[in-house]
Amino acid sequence: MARKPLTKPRKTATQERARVTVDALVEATARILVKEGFDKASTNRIAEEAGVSVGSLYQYYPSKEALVAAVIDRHNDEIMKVVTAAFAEVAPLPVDQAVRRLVAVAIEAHQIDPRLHRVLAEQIPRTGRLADVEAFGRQTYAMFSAYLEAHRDELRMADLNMAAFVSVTSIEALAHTAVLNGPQKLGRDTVRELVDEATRLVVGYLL
Amino acid sequence: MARKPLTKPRKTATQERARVTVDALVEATARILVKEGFDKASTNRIAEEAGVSVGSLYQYYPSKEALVAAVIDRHNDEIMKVVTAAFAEVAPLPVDQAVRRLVAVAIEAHQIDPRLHRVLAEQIPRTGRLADVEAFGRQTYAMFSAYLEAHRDELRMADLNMAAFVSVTSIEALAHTAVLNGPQKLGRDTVRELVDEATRLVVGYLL
DNA sequence: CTATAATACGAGCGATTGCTCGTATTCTCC
DNA sequence: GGAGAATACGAGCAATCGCTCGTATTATAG
Repeated sequence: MARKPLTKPRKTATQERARVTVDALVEATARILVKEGFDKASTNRIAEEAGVSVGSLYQYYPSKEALVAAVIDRHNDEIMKVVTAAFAEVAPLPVDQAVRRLVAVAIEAHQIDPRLHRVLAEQIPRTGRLADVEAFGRQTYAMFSAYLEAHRDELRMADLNMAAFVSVTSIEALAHTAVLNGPQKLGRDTVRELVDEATRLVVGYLL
Repeated sequence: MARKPLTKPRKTATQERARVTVDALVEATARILVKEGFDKASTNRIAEEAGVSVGSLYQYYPSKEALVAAVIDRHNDEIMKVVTAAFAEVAPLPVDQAVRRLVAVAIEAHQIDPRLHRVLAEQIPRTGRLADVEAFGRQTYAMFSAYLEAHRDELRMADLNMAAFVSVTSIEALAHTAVLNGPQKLGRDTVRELVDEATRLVVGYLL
């Protein structure tokens, strides 16, 4: 047998304590990203925050980038769960009701962990995970496109792809900007007004 | 006389060759940001690319951040010039024509230097110049708000601030996404179609 | 209990970073 | 031409970074 004396290291954990370590690392990374920013998130700092040694960190994540990617994936999954559920729920509804619900969900989704979302939105590109985020966008776009296809008879326009692009981009931008750059606390009233306006914007465009 | 024997260093240049150096630095920074990314833009690398020594760099810019800020300011000025001119030109026009022109200008503005714009949009937050960008957004928002105010009689809505927020955010997002994440080359036809759709979206909302 | 695998540890290496400072060159003005 | 100011230079320092690897500890299996 040639070689394999050591190393096969960076892989999945089998014991329970290992899983605890892995979790602590991801959580510590998210915490540091939010509280101290991307630049401060060094591997040494993350390991310290997680109460773990650097060595252990590198047993499970081959690079700092992988760790950040894990945080991103986790956050994306959380959001996609909400969004996917919303599309399922909305499938049988007419356009005006569906859009209203989707707008509300978009805002909710952005409120899941706004500060983390902001850091990720800002820093994701440089981690090389840009593809993931574009995939995320495309997925939303695809679901919306499918919804429009199914409700084509309600619409007056020909180019459904264009319609989906315009709608998704606008809704996403409004939710994003309102939650991240708007007033610190979005009161119930403001949210309601925003949902009204965004719905009017998109429904008026589609019908 | 107590002290001021040396140093007062990081400041404006008086001689011509100094101005050349300063320009070379800013241009080199922009070039590296575009071609190699933010991480590769070290002070040593920038100085090298500019054909200048690190020492000279630090005579004019107190930090790497200041240098990036200079690039950002330059780019912002370029865009604001176009946008401001557009608002002036559009002031007397009715809403539908005005919006169409503004949408077209938004796309044009994003096409000024798309790759630099992308890098800056991605990296700006971490440079601490976030405030500048928000100010930029606010300026556009303010101009649009003023336009709506002046054409209030054409509109049917009460909350002009909300209307401006929704309009500006949508237009900006559509232009941004289309130029930066869309097909590599936006053909004339695609641009025209996009302008049509975005105009319809916003005009339908405002009127 | 013992052997082995899995996990955890952390000092520290090599590379790179932002930046300083003593020195050399060039310009300006008399 | 010469003195002093402005500009340019670049070796190199202190700090930090991502990451490795030899060792210590803990769990699992026979």
